[in-house]
Amino acid sequence: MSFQNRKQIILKILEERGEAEVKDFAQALEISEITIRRDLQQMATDGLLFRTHGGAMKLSLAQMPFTFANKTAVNAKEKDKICQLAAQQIQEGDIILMDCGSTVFRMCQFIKNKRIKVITNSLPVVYELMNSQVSINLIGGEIDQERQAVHGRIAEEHIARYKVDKAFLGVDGISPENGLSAFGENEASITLAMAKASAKNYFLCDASKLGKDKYLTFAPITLVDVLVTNALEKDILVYREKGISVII
Amino acid sequence: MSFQNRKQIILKILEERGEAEVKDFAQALEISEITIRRDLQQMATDGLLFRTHGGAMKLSLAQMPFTFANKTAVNAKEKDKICQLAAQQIQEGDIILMDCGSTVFRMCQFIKNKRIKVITNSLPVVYELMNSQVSINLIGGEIDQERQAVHGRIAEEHIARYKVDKAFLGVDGISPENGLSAFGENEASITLAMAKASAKNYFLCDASKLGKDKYLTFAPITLVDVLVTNALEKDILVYREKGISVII
DNA sequence: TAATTATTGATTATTTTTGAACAAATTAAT
DNA sequence: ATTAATTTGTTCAAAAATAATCAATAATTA
Repeated sequence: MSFQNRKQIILKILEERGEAEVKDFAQALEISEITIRRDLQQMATDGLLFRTHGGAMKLSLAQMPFTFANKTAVNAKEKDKICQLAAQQIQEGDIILMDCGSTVFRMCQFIKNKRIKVITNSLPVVYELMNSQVSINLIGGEIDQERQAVHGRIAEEHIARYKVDKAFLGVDGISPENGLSAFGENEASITLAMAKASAKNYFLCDASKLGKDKYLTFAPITLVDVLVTNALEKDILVYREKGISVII
Repeated sequence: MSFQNRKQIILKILEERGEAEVKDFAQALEISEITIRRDLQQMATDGLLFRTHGGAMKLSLAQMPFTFANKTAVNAKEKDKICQLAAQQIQEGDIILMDCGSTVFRMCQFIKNKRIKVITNSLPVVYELMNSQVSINLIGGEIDQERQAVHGRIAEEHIARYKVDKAFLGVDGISPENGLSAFGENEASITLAMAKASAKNYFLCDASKLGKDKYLTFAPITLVDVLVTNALEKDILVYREKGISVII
């Protein structure tokens, strides 16, 4: 078995388990530990994985090329729960839109093995879904290097050409009175464009965003078809009354 | 059995199994291992497969996520020289197209600090130019996971909306008689679309591609405005006679 | 038909890869 | 803080694969 071959299997193992020890690799590949170490060392310098004492980690979240390093730490578990709920709403064969928010990004891990098509403007999402079952359609246009996503008029026109089943979107603030709000104009208009192109709009909002209005309010609450959140029952009653179905 | 014949069978075996050892090929073709090695070497330089120690792999399997041209690339140094020459043709403020070939990818390192705009369908290029001076426009459409690039009708329409100064393109084969050729239909049509959108077309071809015709010939040699190569003077005379300016 | 060229196979030398042994460094535990 | 256990880095040797060289065979050309 060649080095290139092992390289693949090592990456595959890391993709599945996130991290593993030298022993694990050695057993899985039926090869000596010293060789595994050499492989890991080279792959680490090639930037394919992160070397730890006694093993290796997937280059994820912490140091991936495309990443939400600063954001992901906060409420990671809560967000993951929301994402899992959201992912359950997806059927095989669906065509969905995903935006470039950090919450939506965390859905990737739960949809990797579904046979669906994802349309997105988020480079981290693309990176995460690369080499998975998912077929990807990337929205074209100017790249916003800070947000690691595609924005602008061209992008919105691109979105307008599609009509999809479901859109999974994030916002920076949501309130029953003023509707949806965001920190920037770019995010707002992309979110709007996606919502228009989709039959059913799912908004992923952790409790900290509920009842808040941020910099720019850009859409009425009626844009929301389904609200996926981890808030308490009592806090979401207002939304239910407005005809929004809420998943907790 | 001729070389052409073996070539086909070798490719077929790789297509089925993904990878194989020299022994396997030798047995399947009932020929000595040394001959297989010679075949594999030539096919590797032709870009038909990836040579490993002890055997060969399908090209797509050998590509690692977003790093397909790091250190393992064939002819890395030669390609780098070509790329450096090509990069010198770029002025500050230029708007350029870059395609998804491995040669063109290596241009990134030489243009990182230029203030230009790059329009591309290649995800590795995007990743490489992220967090640089360069402003990026990503072409939208369906993602081809094997090539790590955007392809398809939507992508071509996106390209058609732009008009740029220069396009930097790669091909799999180029000959004075039959023009440009590629391994696949997708690459061919994207290359054509890019060439049409550009005022001046630079083609980056190392010597191994000159005078070769590959699977699909898709454009006359007149599409080439400038040929950037590392070939010998005597081999490029034919191109100069056709009115193509050549940079060595 | 003879001469030349290209292809193939065999042999040898070189390089690459792998594994083992031991010293140095790092982590964990007392 | 010190010791014990792991892990890693380094060096070396064996095995495998490759490259280089040369002879033999087949194909081509004059």
